[in-house]
Amino acid sequence: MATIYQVSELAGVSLATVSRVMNNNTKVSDKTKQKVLKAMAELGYQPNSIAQSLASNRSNSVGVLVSELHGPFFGDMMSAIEDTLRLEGKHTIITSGHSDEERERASIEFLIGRKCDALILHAEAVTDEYLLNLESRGIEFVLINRYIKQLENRCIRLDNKQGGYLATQHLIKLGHQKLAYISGPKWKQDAQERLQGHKQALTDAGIDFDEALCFEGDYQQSSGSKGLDWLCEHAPKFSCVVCANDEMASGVMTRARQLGINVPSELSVVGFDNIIYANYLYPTLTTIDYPIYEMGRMAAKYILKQVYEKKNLDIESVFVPKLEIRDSSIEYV
Amino acid sequence: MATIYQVSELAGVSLATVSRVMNNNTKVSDKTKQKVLKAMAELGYQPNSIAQSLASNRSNSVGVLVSELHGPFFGDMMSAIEDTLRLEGKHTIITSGHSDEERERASIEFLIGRKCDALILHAEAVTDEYLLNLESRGIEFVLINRYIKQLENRCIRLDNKQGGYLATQHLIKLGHQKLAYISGPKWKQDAQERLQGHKQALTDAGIDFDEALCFEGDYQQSSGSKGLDWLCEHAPKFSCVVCANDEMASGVMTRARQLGINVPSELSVVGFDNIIYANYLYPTLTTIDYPIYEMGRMAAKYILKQVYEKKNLDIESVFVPKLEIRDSSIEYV
DNA sequence: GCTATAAATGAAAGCGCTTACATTTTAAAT
DNA sequence: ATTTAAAATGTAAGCGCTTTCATTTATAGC
Repeated sequence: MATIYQVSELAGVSLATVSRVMNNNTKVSDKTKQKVLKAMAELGYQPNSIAQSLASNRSNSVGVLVSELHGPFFGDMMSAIEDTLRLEGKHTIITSGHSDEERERASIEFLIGRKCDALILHAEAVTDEYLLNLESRGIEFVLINRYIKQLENRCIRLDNKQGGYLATQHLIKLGHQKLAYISGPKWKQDAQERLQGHKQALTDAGIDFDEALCFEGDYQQSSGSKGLDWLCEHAPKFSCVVCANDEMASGVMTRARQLGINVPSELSVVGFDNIIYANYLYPTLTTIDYPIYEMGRMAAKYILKQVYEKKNLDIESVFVPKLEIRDSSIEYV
Repeated sequence: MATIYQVSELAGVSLATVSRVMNNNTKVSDKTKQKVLKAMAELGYQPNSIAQSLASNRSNSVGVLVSELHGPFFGDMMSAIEDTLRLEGKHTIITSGHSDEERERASIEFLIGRKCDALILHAEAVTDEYLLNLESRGIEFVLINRYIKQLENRCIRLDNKQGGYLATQHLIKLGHQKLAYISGPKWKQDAQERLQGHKQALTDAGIDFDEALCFEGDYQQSSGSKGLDWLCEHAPKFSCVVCANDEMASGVMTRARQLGINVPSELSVVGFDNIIYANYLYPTLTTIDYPIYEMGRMAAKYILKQVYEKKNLDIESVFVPKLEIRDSSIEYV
């Protein structure tokens, strides 16, 4: 593999000049620029980005932490980020944290060690202190789906509480009075917020929240099924179930079918996230739209603006959820 | 951030010794080793992996090319690879090629430029020549889901033809005689092979393949719906449809419901891949299991063995598809 | 043509590591 | 104690770039 040195030799100029045309930095006369470009083409020269990084302390890559590499939610998020950054010639290094504090921290440190210019983090398990410390270490980063007051401007988030509110309000408007709820893991911020929204909507409608109608799932499909089983056995009668994400809602619908409960005529179901296949379930799932693609794109834009000094980018940090009404929820009769 | 130099100073040893304990290479006396470790801990030293890579020409990272960052198939593949490599302290850099020759090539060159020690490629669009050339450039890589004779031992693949055969055979055994087929893009190798399997199964059963019953989709859900529309309008009567992947099968089922066609009583549907939510569709989808997680893991193992010299790993390159019978296919009456 | 200034180029010092080779220390053998 | 080989450690030369600063060359003004 050709090095910058060979290029400079072939072009009859110095290392520095070659480096300059690569970065089209300072003025290089057009004549020498052409010579260099020609030499590069001739040698099929490709700069060694490791060497570039070491010398410049810039890697042109941004690190991304997701909880899981699979799953429609993170897939969309990664796509959005990579699409956006690639347009500007930046690269994406992806790691997963599996919602585990230890692993999240290890991943973040890896990315830092890899000299990423900035990080985009969907960090769920790591403490606020750790993140605050990151800032004081001078690390550039942005948080997706997490809110920390002192880091407010670095937080790209959805108003989860509002989302939870909308989902529940929708069912109440349809006449439902006995609402079951399957939440995400309560230690997760978004799960808490969605549940808060649910409670608020109940309160506003004059309905008391009943702990017995609430099951804590883990955001996996299977816990939706498990949740429905548990509710059928332990909870008072209910006519609908609000799920903290679509995966669990899907689990609920599948289990309901197995139990011979018709959705939506006997049981209305509402999800959260509007993942791609919510629209392919049967019945199609009423849900709260989580504009994760847009948010991923926005996180990338934030980095482009703050770190790579692209101007003219408007950063918007709080996104508003939208109710997406489909077939899984109908009027209570 | 502390450097190796500061560690060596604090520990009162040379650079080389510090480097040695990091790589626990040559013998270092236990006493000095402890001194160094202590100094590292004290300084919170983290080796700069960029510098390591430049000096050693080893990055401890492997590059992965997928077609899309989202979607259940690639998600599982990425997860498998990252899980396996991380256990050995290797890191994963992921890029996407969007099934486009230009972009696939750009991604691969990026990974090479990034000095990945090896590549795991799900390359669909790039030519055989390019891949062969990669080998002669001395790049270490393994191919997932692609077969090139001269690169045979680098190909981790599924017997797609056999899969296509099984799907079709299953329906024939159920008594179906008029089978429609929705293929993937015909330029893709796996789509061709699956179709071949389909034709073979027809032939073996003494049924003529009818071009008019075959629609070329693009592996997206929407093209399943479009395919069904097209078939209903242009094709002779059929009692079932074989789809070259689950996404299109899901599109078919959704569209069938909209058209008032009952699945499976009026139309049996079979998919391919056994993606995670095939089991959550309604009706649950009969499909061909594609052990992509195992294959991703195997690709990673191949790299560990060939490049990182881990012994005792058995590499198996051809995987066998399995028919997964669920509710979307029933006997023809 | 000669000086003043700007523009283009080159020389060389790193960036933070690894590693071949040289040197010193330790242990074993006599 | 002395010699010898082996083990431990140190020295220093890169890896392929970027970037500061010095130097050369071109441009302009008189």
